[in-house]
Amino acid sequence: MVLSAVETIPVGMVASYGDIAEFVGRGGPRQVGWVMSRHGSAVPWWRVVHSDGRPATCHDGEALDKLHTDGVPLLGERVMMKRARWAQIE
DNA sequence: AGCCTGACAGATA
DNA sequence: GTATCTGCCAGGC
Repeated sequence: MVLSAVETIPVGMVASYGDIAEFVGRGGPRQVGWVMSRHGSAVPWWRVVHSDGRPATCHDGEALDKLHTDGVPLLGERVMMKRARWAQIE
């Protein structure tokens, strides 16, 4: 389940919508965002970012604060996906 | 069934 | 670096 995957993201790391979709194994980034729009309140949505490393569309400021609190390496307004990406690219 | 919308991603200019 | 187009899946009308 998408929500389960998001909850699985360890503190100090983030995952892109595409990563979640891949982890779930079905649907696509759109479905992930679709689910988040309805149940995002129940999961650490701030750990879910775009492929660029920018926080979720509506909560950029909040997300950055929470991200930094979690110990996620930030680079200005963006997350350093190179180091903070969950299921890091091998 | 078809069309529009949505917390997206990748390619191209 | 940014802006725009297309492809993706699911839901509502």
